[in-house]
Amino acid sequence: MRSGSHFAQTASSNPLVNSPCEKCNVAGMSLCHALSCDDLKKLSSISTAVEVGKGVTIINEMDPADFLFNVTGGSIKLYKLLPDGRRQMTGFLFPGDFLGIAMNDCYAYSAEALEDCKLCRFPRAKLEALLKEIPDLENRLLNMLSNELVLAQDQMLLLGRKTAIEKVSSFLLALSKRTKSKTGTGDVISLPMGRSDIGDYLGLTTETVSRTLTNLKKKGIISIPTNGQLEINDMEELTDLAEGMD
Amino acid sequence: MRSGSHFAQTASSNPLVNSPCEKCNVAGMSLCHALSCDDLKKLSSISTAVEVGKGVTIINEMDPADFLFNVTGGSIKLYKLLPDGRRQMTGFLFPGDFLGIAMNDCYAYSAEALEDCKLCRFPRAKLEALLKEIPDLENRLLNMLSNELVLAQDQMLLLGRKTAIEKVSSFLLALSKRTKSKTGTGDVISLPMGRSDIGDYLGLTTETVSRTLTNLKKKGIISIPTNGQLEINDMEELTDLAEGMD
DNA sequence: ATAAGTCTTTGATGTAGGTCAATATGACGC
DNA sequence: GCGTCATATTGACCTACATCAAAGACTTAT
Repeated sequence: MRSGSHFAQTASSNPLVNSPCEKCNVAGMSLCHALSCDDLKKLSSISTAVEVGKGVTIINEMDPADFLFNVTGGSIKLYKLLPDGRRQMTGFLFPGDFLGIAMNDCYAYSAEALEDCKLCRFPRAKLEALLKEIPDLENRLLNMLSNELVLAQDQMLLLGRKTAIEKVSSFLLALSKRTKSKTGTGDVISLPMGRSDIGDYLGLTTETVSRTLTNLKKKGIISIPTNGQLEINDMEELTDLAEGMD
Repeated sequence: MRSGSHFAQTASSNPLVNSPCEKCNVAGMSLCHALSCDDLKKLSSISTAVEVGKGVTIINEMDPADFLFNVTGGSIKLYKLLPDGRRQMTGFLFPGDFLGIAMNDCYAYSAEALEDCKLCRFPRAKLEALLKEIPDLENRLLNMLSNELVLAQDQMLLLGRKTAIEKVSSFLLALSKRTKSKTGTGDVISLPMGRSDIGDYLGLTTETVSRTLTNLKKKGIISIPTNGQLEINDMEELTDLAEGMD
């Protein structure tokens, strides 16, 4: 058991907090975006705030998909496994992101907390009932899914056709863009995941990720002041590298 | 200009046919699935039946996404390009599939007809208006998107972590499964796309796809009676190969 | 502070699949 | 049927990245 965890139980068994949506720090950037006060109350009534510690598995691929989640704090990695243990990260989640899409009522991937996390949990059946009641909510979900699908297709292009340096550059840029859209600046980004997580996201090995980052450092394009944090010094060059324009 | 094309114009400029949804051959497996007669009429009223010839580009990545489509006949390839021409197929569409998801009002990929195709075309603005009117329709779209997202994640696992033989086996199995769900049997599948299309879908080269297929033929797992058609002789073995259980 | 464990970096070597090039096969028009 | 063109196959060779192995650098516990 990891000692760094402040919270020990799994997400579905131990809701430590049960705060209403009104206080939510991600309202307006998330599922609840642009809901009327009334609708927000309805959503609030079926949701439970949950906290999970770093390293805790939040959902397991193939388990019945009884809950959906909205991330309100921390960061999460999503992944799928092959029988022999090979792993593919399908995404990283940050506050505002949605978790829990399923097929045949089972989760399509596993999710693990990269840091201590806060989540807003919805029973699937209740959320689905609410979708029929609140068209705005359904519409919002539709838009989020459609965006995710576009990103998934970008990732296919990356995985299938980009070189190691293009992959790493694209990854850093995507994180930067995300950070910028929230904080206004995307020059310094946080890297809560390890090298091997990044490798499994980009279809590379830990070693190749590390070598590629050193390479970018040597060229002066990035610096890594502390592990877990990265600074982009030459955004233009990184952008060119990401698209193979070199 | 290709001589094999029966239809010369692009999809958005030349609706040759304008038949109502009532006659549609894919109703019940598509967007229009489970709509009431009344709702179907509304949907019908904003749709235009369109035919495009083999090789015609139906939509272009980055063009304004003015239309959405439902495939009613033929097959289509979807792809994204890098500046230097490297290509990643993001999917193949068959009757019943939906085409046209976008981000920032622009198409996220290009689409080209693999064979002469029939499509059902909806102006985006009108369809979006209709979504608000018909919750069932929105719900249906939500389910379709969510399924597509799950498939996209499977494809990430394939692209990032599978070997050539696992990729090709998985691809054939996926086509087989699709065929089976429609026709009842999945032992013989049609391959309307060329080797290089398959390669660009699997993150491989034409040559590697070809070598891998001959490999599978030599092992007796598949046969290729004519180009454009493929028979699976040992489904079990192919399934094991697809997941790396060998 | 120190020890133990984990994660990252760096180096040496191997290989799956890419690249380049030469046939072979099939589709279509005449 | 015959020539042309596009696509598929096969072979020889190469390279980007993986694998294997050995230091460093952090982290946390005592």
